[in-house]
Amino acid sequence: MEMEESAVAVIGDTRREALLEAAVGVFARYGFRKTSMDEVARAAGVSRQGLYLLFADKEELFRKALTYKLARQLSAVVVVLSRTGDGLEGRLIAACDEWAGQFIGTMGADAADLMCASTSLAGDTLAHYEALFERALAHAIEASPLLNFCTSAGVSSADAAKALHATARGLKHGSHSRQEFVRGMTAAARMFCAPLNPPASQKE
Amino acid sequence: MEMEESAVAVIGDTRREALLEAAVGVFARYGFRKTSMDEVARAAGVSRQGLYLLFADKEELFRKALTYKLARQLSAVVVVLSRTGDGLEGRLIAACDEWAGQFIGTMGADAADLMCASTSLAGDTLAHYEALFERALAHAIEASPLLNFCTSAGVSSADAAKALHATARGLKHGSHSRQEFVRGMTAAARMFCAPLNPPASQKE
DNA sequence: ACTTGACAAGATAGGCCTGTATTGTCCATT
DNA sequence: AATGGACAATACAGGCCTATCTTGTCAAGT
Repeated sequence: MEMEESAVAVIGDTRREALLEAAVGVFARYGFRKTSMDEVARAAGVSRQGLYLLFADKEELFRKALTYKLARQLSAVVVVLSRTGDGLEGRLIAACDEWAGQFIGTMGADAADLMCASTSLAGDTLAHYEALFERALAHAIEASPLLNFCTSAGVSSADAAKALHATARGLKHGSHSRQEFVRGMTAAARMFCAPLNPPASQKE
Repeated sequence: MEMEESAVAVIGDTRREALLEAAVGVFARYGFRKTSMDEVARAAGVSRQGLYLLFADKEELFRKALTYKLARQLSAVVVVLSRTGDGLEGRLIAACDEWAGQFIGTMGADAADLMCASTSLAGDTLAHYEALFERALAHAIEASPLLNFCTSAGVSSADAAKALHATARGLKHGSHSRQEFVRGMTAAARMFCAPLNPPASQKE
């Protein structure tokens, strides 16, 4: 419903961040229901009550942890996309890897529980950050020569970003290892950015 | 494990096909467990024993129905891809729509049950047909001028097909309607096929 | 500021039983 | 060839109870 988190509340307090980091790890491993506050506390090296001092209840902890993780991922995406040295292709690959490549081989049977909890407890936040991710991709495309080829093909930068995002999601669900994911993403990005690369004379 | 189904066993007997068609519909609606043989029989206008006359048990019926559906989808894909009039872009979009667009708005809470049953009861068949789908895409790419741009970009036709497949899967899971799916797929295909379209002078 | 120990309320997993629904198979019938 | 009726075996949903785990909140201690 509400999106009262300001960026300063998400990043800035190192203690809070350590707790959230630990929570992210435990939640990612065991899902939402099978994760106990005690487990998170032990993983963070904190007493169980130390958690309740900062977070009202388990649901809020989960929401804050998810938001924190999304913020960090988005931040990494933005950093990667703004690397001036690299070409667009490599930056798009790295961005999608930062966004979707993290927990590929690690998720077990609790993946469904995680997704369900994420959408039901913070569905709007998730959608918000996914939109921001696509906007970051679109922004990188707009700042590159690829934009001309997109628009001349009748594809807005937002549509191109959405397509890349879909590819990353499909590869995430179809790959068994992160390497496989990166390989597939590399092929997709090469196809997307083909107009940019040297026209490469017909016969090498 | 085994893949004893010959193509003639999958397609050719109209009565069998009618039963499988009905079974596909019911399974797609209610999943595997919540579907009863009686329901399938009624949907097919056949007695329950009529089913057991052709299929040993529920699991075999499901496996045969899934295989039948996959075979029909693949057949439609091949037909669409071989339409000589249309350009590659439109054919790729139509092919992915035939493959992944069918049951997009229709699946409810039993989707997980369906996927689980499909992979545990006929995982190898599923993988086999997915590979065939990708080969069909790759074949269409190889027979088009796009191949030159692919190979000059260091992407094999198989990799390009895999990327398209991933995009289709990602869009399938992210779209709420078939229209949305087709829109996303269109943007992706346009990006993939951009090198083919008229170079479109830089300014207009 | 954070921890420890303790607490009631509530959630959860498991066992057990029960009635119903489903499966797979028979046979007589058309 | 396919149907209908009937069948034992069994899978399944529901309720109920119990033991255990977890939650959220204390007060007291450092």
